[in-house]
Amino acid sequence: MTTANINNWKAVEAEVLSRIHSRQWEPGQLIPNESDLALEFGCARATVNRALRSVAESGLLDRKRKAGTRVATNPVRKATLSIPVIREEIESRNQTYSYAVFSSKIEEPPLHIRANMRLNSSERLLHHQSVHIADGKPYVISDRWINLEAVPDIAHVDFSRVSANEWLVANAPFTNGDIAFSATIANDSIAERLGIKGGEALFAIDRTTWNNDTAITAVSLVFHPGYQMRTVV
Amino acid sequence: MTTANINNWKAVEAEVLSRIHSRQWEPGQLIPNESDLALEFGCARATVNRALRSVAESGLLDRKRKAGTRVATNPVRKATLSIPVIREEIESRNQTYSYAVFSSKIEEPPLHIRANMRLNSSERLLHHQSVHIADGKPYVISDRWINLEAVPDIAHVDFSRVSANEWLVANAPFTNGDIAFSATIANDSIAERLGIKGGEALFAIDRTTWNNDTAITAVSLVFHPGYQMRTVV
DNA sequence: AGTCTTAATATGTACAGACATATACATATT
DNA sequence: AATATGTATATGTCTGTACATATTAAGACT
Repeated sequence: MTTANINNWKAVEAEVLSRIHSRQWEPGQLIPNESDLALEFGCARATVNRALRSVAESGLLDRKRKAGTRVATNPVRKATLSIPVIREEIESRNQTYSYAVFSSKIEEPPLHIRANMRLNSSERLLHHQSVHIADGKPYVISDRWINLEAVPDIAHVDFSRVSANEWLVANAPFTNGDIAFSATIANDSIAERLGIKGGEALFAIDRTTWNNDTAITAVSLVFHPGYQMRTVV
Repeated sequence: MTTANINNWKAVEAEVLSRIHSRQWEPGQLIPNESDLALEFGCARATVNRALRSVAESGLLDRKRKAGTRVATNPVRKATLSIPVIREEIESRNQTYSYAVFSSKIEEPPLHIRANMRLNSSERLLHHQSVHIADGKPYVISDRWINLEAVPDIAHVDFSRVSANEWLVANAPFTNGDIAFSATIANDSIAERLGIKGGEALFAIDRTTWNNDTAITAVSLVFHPGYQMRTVV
C-alpha cells in the first residue's frame, strides 16, 4: 500500500506522530523498518530516517540497530527549557531591568562550594552577590563564586555597567554545566535582599559551569515569591 | 588549507565546538559557509550541514538562509530535562517503590483548574489524590484532575494496581503539554500527606497535558523536602 | 530619494547508492 | 549447559548531485 505522496521529512514526521497518537501503532509495538516506510510513503529512506530520528529525539520512539524501531512504552517526555538570561526574561515582559551589587570580593569559599567546583585549595575565588530588579522590585538574587584562575580578566570588569552573568556568557564560554532546581525557604539574609518577609518558599536554581574540567563559576539564584519557570513538552 | 580528515559529522561538530570555545570563531562572527567548510574538512556538505544543525540546536550557532551562520552572541543554553516517571526515578536509585491513594472521586473542580484545562462547565472530572513512596517514606504527593470525557476508560481502572500517571501515559497519549516548576510552602494538608512538619519549602511541578485541544489531565506534584531536579547543559 | 524587480547566495532538504556498525539470533565449540 | 563464533538485518552515516527557499543586495524604474 502506497500512501499519497509524503515526500518531505516534516510530512513523514507528522504521519508517524499521527499513527502513534491514534494508536494505529501501539506503545511497545515494532513499527515497519525504514525501507518499508520509505516505499510506503514514496520517499527516500534518508527522509524517513530524518523523521524517525526527530521523533525518537522527542522520546516517542525507541530505536536500536538491528532490533528496529518501536513506540516507547512510557515515553520519557523531554522538556527543553532555555536557561534564562535574566535581563532578557525581564525585558521580554516589558518591565524595566536594573541590577545592583551587594558585595564583590575575593574570599575563601565554604567547603560545599569548593567541593562542588572540584577545586584544590589554591584557587582564588571572587564572591559576587547581586540582585536583578524588575520594575523596581527585586526579581532574583544571585550568589556567585567565580574561579579567577579560569577567568583572570574578570578582575578588571566594572560590574556597575554589566552583570556578572552577562559578562561571563560573553567572555567565558563554557563547554558544559550542571543545573539543579529546588525550593528553599527565605532565611533572614535572603528575605532582606529580596525585600520580603522571611519564611516564604522560593524557587532556586543552582548552576555550575565548566570549561572542560575547570570550574568557571557556581551561581545560586533565588527568585522572588511566586516565580514559576514554565515550558512545554 | 585542508585540515586532516574530519569525515564524520561528530568530528565536524567537535571541531566546530572547539573553534567556538577557543574563540577562534568569536561571538557574533560569521563563520565560513558550508561548502567552504566541507572543502576544508574534506567531507561532503551534507556532513557539515548535519554538524552545524546539531550545534545550532544546542544554541551556540545562529543560522539564517543567505545570511549565513554566525556564533551566537549570548547563547541561550537549552537544558533538556526528562520529565520523571516517578516509579522509575525511585527504582533507578535502588529504592523500593510503593504507592497509595488518598481519595479518588468525581468532583466539581475549583475554578483555577477549570480555567487551566479550558473546560466549559459540562465535563465530569475525576479528582485523584495519591502519594508515591520510596523506601517507605513519602516521596511526592500527587493531586490530579482527569477529564473523563477525554479518557472514559479510566473509570474502570483499579488504581491499587497501577498509578494514575502510569495508566495515563500508557493509555492516553498526549500531543502536547505545559509544565510549570515552582516552590510552595507546606500547608497542613500537604505536610500531613508527606509526613512532615508544616512550613517547609517544597519543590512543585504543575503539568497539564492535552490531546490537541482537549485537556486530558492536570496534575500537581509536590515533592518531599530537599528534593532537587537535576540536569546538564 | 523611494519603491519595485531581479539576481545572487547560503542554508534547507531530497534522493539514490553505498558502506559502517551494532546486535539479535542461529550455529558451532568447549 | 555454557561459551564462543558467525551471519543476517535495521539503523547510522557519508557522498555527490540536485532543486527549493529565504533573504540580501544590486539594479531598474518611478
